[in-house]
Parts: sequence; C-alpha cells; structure tokens
Amino acid sequence: MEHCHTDLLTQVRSAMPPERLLEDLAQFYKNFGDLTRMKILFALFESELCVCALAELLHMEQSAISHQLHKLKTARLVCCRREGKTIYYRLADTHIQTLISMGFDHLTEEAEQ
Amino acid sequence: MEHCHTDLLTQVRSAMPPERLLEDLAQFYKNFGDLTRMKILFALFESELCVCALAELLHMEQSAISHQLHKLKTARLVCCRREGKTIYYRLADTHIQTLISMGFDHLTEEAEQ
DNA sequence: TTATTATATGAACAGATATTCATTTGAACA
DNA sequence: TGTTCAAATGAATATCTGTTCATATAATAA
Repeated sequence: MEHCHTDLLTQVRSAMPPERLLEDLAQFYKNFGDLTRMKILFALFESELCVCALAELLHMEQSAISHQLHKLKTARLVCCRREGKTIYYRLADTHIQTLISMGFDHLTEEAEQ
Repeated sequence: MEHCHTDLLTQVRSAMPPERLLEDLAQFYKNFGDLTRMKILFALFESELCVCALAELLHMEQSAISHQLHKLKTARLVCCRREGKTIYYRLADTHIQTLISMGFDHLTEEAEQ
C-alpha cells in the first residue's frame, strides 16, 4: 500500500454514517440472510401461524423454530399474541414485505441479463 | 405437536416461492449482514475506490478487503475496472443504495416508537 | 529479465451461528 | 392439585464465515 489517497479518503470518511448505525444495519440484514428465517417470513406473509404450524410447514423441530422466532422478534420483524396455550406469530408490519421483495426484484433482474 | 392445521398449511405451502428462490434470496441478503461489507458498500456510495484505499479507510488488511470484494462481486453488487496495477471498485447499480436505505429507514422508524 | 507494486487466492484458524437435545415455563383443564 | 400440551430456553455440537498469513498473479518500470 504505497500510493496515496488522502484527499479522497477524507471526503469518503466524512460521508460515512456513524459506526453504530452501520453495525445496526448489518445486524438488521442478518435476519434475512438465513433460509429458515426467510421461509418463516414468507409463510407469515400469507397468514399468522403458531410455532408448531411453522415447525410442521418447514419440517423442523419446534425448538429450532422458536429460536429463530426469538431472533425475528428481537429485530421487531415479527410479533405475537397468545391464545390459550398457543402463540400466534405474525409480521410486525407490512413494509417488511416490500423490503424483501426488493431483493427479489434484484435477483430476477440479474437473471434477465 | 398435537393440534392440526392441515388446511391452513396447505394454503400457506401453495403460496411459498420455490425453495431455490428462497435460498438465493437468503444468500443475497447475507451480503448486507456483515459490518465490513456494509462499510465497503457505503464507501462506494460516495466514490469508486481501489482495494488499498478501502483497506486504508477501514483499517484492515488488503487481503480481507479483497476477500469481501470477491463476495460482493459474485453477488453482482459491485463491479470493477483495471487501471494499470490498480483495480477500482464501484457499485454495480444504483438501486442497491435504495435497497439498503430501506433497512436504514426501518431502523430509524423503530427508534422513534 | 528482474524488481516493484496492487490485487487475488488458498489454507488455517478463530469466532459466530443454527440446530438438536433436554429441560423448563405457562396456560388450560381434569 | 396434578396432568397435558404449546412454546421457550440453556447447553452442547457442528457448520459456516471472516480474518490472517503466506504465496501467486498481473502490470509496470528499471
């Protein structure tokens, strides 16, 4: 690393968001970077579902689903309500769908090229 | 898992995108789920940059940056051009910025609540 | 050609993450 | 109260991922 880019780097550096925000952003996007969670989110696009329904849908252990729902809930991507022994999960808000479908579009656009 | 949700699950299952697409989507979002790559992308929002400039900016080894750029390039999020010994990286297209800023908005909205 | 500089790449390692298993919590009901 | 069922949780494990180190490639200049 010999050649110098002091001026350019100063400019770029000043335009960078605070470290903390970048961390939060990366942390936020991690939620979409796992197949199980992606499936859970797509399932919840369609209907609110209880934990064992999701487990049955994805052919996975109830515990695995619970752990992932916990992460999605912490990220405020899903929320839930209790009805007796059952707990129903749903999307926390609708524009999560919009966000995910943008990735969707990006992928399909590339396929067209 | 005793109680039954056959009908609901049939409906949800039919609405799920193909497995392959969900895998690609999760794989795509993984790119945003890492602090280093997030920083690289934000830096490239501002200007095209060579590998060693990015390394200097992020105070990281050239090799680490190269590995991450390789992933971003594979995902077609960035592209590059050679100029002598130097290789300049830039964003592959502009709507990546839009996509990331949606996550940005989601985070700040939540902070307001 | 040889030396130098920028970047890429493969292997090894460390840390993070997803799943499983075992157990616990919490609600409903006998 | 004790039993049952749905869900949550903690620990252990296996896999994945990011970084480093050493080295290779590629372009340029001496």
